[in-house]
Amino acid sequence: MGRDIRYWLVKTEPEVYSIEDLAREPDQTTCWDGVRNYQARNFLRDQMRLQDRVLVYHSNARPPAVVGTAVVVREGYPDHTAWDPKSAHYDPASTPDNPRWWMVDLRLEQVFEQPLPLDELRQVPALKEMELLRKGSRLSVQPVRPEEFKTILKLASQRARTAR
DNA sequence: GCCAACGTTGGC
DNA sequence: GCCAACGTTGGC
Repeated sequence: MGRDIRYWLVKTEPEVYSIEDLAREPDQTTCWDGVRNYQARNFLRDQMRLQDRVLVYHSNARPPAVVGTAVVVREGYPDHTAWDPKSAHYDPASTPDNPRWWMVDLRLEQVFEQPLPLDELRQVPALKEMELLRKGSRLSVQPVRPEEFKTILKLASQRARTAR
């Protein structure tokens, strides 16, 4: 018997790497590199499992918004960009023998027809407890409750229908 | 561009 | 181990 699927949210700055960039990748799959926060690292390394589902969020965007979903297709492995002096995420403290930073591979599931902006999510009572909406929340990889994930998907499909 | 909130670093 | 200084995140 397999473990229950878990749900997550990952942030990305669309000017750096957007969900449209993900859609253009071979197999619409990418390694989610560059996470340099220990709490987020621990989620990537210890808790994300194959088939877990992920909300993709555009931060530092206008407007900031949840823009689609992805699925975990490879579990945690060392983030080799930490070993590359030319990488923006280079960290000399991380070595192949003793890696400090980890990543997973994500494959695009769907790009929402209509993004769900942050300020609208704040209006949804069912999402009140979401980590994303907490004041001062900065975690770039964070757990999402199953009900929250379902609520977001429902909002996205409702919005798509309304827009047509 | 501002700045509040947060995480990390390093002197002590 | 404390905590001030500093750097980063990310909404606005």
